[in-house]
Amino acid sequence: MKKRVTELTGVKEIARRANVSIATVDRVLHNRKGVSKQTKEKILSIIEELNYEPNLLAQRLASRKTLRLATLVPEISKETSFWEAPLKGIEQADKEIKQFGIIIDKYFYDQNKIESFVEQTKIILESKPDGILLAPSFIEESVSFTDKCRELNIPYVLIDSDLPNGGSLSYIGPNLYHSGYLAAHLVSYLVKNGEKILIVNISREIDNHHHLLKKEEGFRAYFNKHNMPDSIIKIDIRDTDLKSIEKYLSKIFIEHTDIKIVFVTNSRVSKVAHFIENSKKDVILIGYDFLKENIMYMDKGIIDFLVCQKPKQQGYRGLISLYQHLAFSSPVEKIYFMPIDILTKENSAFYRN
Amino acid sequence: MKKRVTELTGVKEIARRANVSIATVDRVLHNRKGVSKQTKEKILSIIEELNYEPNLLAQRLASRKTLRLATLVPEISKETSFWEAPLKGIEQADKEIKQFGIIIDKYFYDQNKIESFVEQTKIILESKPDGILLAPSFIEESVSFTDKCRELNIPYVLIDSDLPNGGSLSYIGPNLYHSGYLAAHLVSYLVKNGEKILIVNISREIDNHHHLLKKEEGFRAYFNKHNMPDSIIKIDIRDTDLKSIEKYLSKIFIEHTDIKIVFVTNSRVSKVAHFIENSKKDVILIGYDFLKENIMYMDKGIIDFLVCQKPKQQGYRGLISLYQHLAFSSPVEKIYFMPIDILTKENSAFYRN
DNA sequence: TTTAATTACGGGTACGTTAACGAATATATA
DNA sequence: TATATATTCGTTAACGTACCCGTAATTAAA
Repeated sequence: MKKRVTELTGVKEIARRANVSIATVDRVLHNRKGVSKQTKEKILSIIEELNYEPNLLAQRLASRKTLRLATLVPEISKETSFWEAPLKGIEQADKEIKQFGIIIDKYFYDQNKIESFVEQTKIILESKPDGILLAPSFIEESVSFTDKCRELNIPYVLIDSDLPNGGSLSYIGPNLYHSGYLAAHLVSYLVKNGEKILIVNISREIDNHHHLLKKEEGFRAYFNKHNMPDSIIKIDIRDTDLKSIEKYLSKIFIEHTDIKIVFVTNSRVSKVAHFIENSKKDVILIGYDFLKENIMYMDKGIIDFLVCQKPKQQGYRGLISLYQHLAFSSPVEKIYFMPIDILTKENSAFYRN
Repeated sequence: MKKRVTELTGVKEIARRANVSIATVDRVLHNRKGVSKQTKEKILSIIEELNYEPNLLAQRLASRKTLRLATLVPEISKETSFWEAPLKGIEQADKEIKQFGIIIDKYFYDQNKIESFVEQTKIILESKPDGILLAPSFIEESVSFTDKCRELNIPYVLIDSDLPNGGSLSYIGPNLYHSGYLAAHLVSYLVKNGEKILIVNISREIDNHHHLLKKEEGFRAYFNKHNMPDSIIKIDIRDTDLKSIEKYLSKIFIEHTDIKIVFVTNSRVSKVAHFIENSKKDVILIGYDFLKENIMYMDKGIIDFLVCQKPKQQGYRGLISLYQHLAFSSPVEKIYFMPIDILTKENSAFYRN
């Protein structure tokens, strides 16, 4: 530990060199009006010369501003624990930046009720936040919500899934197509000639089906590109209860006896695993997401691979990006695709979500 | 943006409630002497009651202390670009925390010259830093260095490889055994009956051979545990030039014509890839690390899988841990194993090192 | 009892920045 | 020319914490 030498590059030094007061320096730093062209240029050149960087600590400390950010993500349901992870990321970010004068208001909606989503967006808009983090499950409603945000000049960051209307400060989430493509690549190592591949889409009517389709598209694209024997079967299941799923699955396994690989396009893979385990099928099972129930089946050896895209990070990074944009107007990557992680029984214990 | 409401939980408020000055509050906060037992307890109970958390911004700003951290890692050689990544992580951390009054001095050693390592450690000790980040390639020398650090009460963090003497503030790096175990798990999906697996260790006499052995041990353990047909061949190559490597490889491929899987236990896998490409062997190649040359061979389809453990993160996290420990005495995970990432042609573009 | 030493505490300035307020100067309007 | 209105700038008090320095009160030593 050493005594710190007095900073020779702060506003004070700039003011001294320019023969003005620090208030004037402050004005040009935030290019507010009230400074003559001459002195402004003089000060700018000195700033350049010293290549001055403001002290972020002092900046936040002195700023009497409070930033209020709102987050809107699905509530955690019995249906799926997926949204636990992004929420944890949000909470971590909250903890880290709250002492910087940031207040984070968390809003949730029910993925089964569009009205709940719309309702929450209204409440959020009324609260006039400075920035918004949004997981847009319902596309149409999200588009009109974000359109309003842009009108009101409220920056927003999307996570988990993107929107067609553009204009977000950033999208942080998966590249769905490529994650399907990667899964296919994995499968290509595992499938032998004559064996069949089953794609399983499980989603409710209300779900964002587009998600699954994109993954399937990527998956199929790989096999098309590599002229692999087209032995892909697909099943769409629009019920999410275990019974229905098992009914459909046993039916298709009777129709096709040579299925060796099963690719489930979302995190409901554990339900398929349940079926596979009970029916003692010898297949390779690939699915999505680092959920407790999925990991359990992976440890048992029923699920072979999980593809995962750091959902916790998505929440965390989303908020941090908003904060940095608003507080320091630092540049933000317009599209930040999460890495496509491959989990197996042997590396899942080391995974950081 | 809203005006911030005046903080009602700072030292000032505590002082007001306790009927003392903030200086006294400050004394008990840092439990310095000069406070009577009575007032100390009174203040402590108020701190408890308000569950006061110091404002880190103000704390760093007001502190006239400068923390000096030293980093000692291998210099970037033509031999391998591996150490580029940790260095980048170090530089990123530097950028982020230098405005918090942290000065980072970077030292480098030549992996071919033990003396250079020893020399640098001496220079570092003379500079009396407040903390050290170390990549301990030479075990014996590192042990005696870190022993001295402990004597001098200088906390140190190890990255990339651990030391037997313990006492580090934290180890941040791979679990070598498990990364080998994972690789074997992958291989188990890919190998067919009767096919041979070749383990390739390439390292110089001076290198930390222990690294490779640990991975090999994990790799073999998997096959032992799963009673897989023992068809593992192994070759140790103690020269790192392309010519020697190719000589040894072609010899072993002549001896064993049924090698279908090659597992290279470190980042020199690109040299093996070069051989495989030229000799047009049809094998699955697995190796380590996200290096340019490796990625190139992966894109070409010569290397099938790379195992990687976020070397950049290691440098970054190492410094951040040191900083947080020293500045805020926040708790640090004693062992932080990096995730074991699996890279293929199809997800490497999205990888964050 | 006087003096010295020790203990307990408060005042006040500094860290680098923000921004409210008001003063001074320049320019426009009558 | 007198007055109003912009324009340009400086003074100053915060933000929450650290810590130097001085002083009053208490205790110990003479």
